[in-house]
Amino acid sequence: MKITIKEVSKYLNQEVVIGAWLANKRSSGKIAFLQLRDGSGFMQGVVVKEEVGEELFARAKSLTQETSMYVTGIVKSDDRSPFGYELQVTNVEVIHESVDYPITPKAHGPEFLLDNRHLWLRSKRQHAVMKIRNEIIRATYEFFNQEGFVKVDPPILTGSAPEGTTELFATKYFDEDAFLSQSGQLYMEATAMALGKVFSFGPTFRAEKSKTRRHLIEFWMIEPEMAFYQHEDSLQVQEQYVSFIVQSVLKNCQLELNTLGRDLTKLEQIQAPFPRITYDEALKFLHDKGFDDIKWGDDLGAPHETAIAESYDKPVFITHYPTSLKPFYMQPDPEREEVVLCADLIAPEGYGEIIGGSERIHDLALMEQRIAEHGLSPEAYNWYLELRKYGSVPHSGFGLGLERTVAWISGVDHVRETIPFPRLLNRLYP
RNA sequence: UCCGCAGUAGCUCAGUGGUAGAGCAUUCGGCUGUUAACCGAACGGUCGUAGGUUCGAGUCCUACCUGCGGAGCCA
Repeated sequence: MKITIKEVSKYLNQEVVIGAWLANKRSSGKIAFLQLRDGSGFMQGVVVKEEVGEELFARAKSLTQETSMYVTGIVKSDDRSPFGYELQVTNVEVIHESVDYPITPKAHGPEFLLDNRHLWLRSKRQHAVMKIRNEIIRATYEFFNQEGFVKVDPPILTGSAPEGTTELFATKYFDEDAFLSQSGQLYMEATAMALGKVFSFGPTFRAEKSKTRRHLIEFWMIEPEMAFYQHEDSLQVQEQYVSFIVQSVLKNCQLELNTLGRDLTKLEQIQAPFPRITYDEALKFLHDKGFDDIKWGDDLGAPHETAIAESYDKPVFITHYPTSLKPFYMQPDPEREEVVLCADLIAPEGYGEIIGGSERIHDLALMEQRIAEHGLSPEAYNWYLELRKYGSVPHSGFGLGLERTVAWISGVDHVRETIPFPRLLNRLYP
């Protein structure tokens, strides 16, 4: 019976065949331990000399790291295994012998590991992060589907830019200039007017010269947009959504979180509602903490965000930023024109901003004014302006950065480990 | 772009002006429950590149290249 490691509990004391790779091996004169992995999980195979005979025992001892094989054995329950089960090996059939596998069981540096990313993904830790990433994606679809959202896909090749053009990747669209999408938001606003509540999930490209643990050149973003939702309505969706994905990972990725050594008590606290502070309150807080250099109208830097986040156990919304710091499309606070109805959600434990969102301007005249103030071409935004011309309604939306969220929930310290093949400042390969 | 740190064996690192080292990986040997297994041996070097100082440079100086950490900007 050919099975996967994930299924072994159903085959206790039965003989099974597992297609696997050898992750590592330990042996003595009479017993050998094969650390097996098959993609679905990790499991130890035990080869006892007096049970399998000289020939097979010698063969098992000589297996090299990452050799692929069909392992036959009897599934045993064993308390000595962290996994709970072991395979009492009765036969090993090598499919392909691996020679000089570069990633050894000892320490490696980030440059070497990234050069070998195609192999690094096989490690237990990277496997766990990828499983958590998958669970966050799965839970995202579950959440938005149960909340009545429709998934729509904005284009990746675009002719116009929502924000400045300096961080856009330029390319050609036959004879025209084109750009890789840095946000699907404007298109999501259009689809929200057609479908009510929508969300997108897709790649995003930013040609920023950033090299911090929170930045990727190519990353994946989830962008919901909701017609008839005002600022506060949107904040509630955000906190419920983030709580939902954290609780889903806690429920469905216990083994992976343990592999990563994640502090589960920190994640268990992540339940809506989340604290909110305004930009003004944030400034007051920072001045009390001794950040004297920052004044009203300055943007919050990473150390500022971290200082604020450290005083909460949950993600915290920072709302009502000065209009001058934010993109042209954000709705001004009707009671205070100098600030906008926006919020950044800052993750705990120094992981930084994971969501940026706002209520959008729905008044045509104001939107035209803002486009002019920002020096943008009204022709390029003609279709966007028409959304305000034909039955405009209040609407809000936000964008969640997947890799930062995976990094936070997994507890890994760099987003380069949260995407299969990270695109970094100087890395386009593998 | 700016600030700081680093580059020595396939990998991770030590070596701070005087003979090029260790652990891991690989190969061989040993070991009955290992879990980054352990013990013994072998194999393994253009010390990032170029120039300079010095009797002598892995070590000091200059420039460049590459990477890492951070800032700005952002999710």
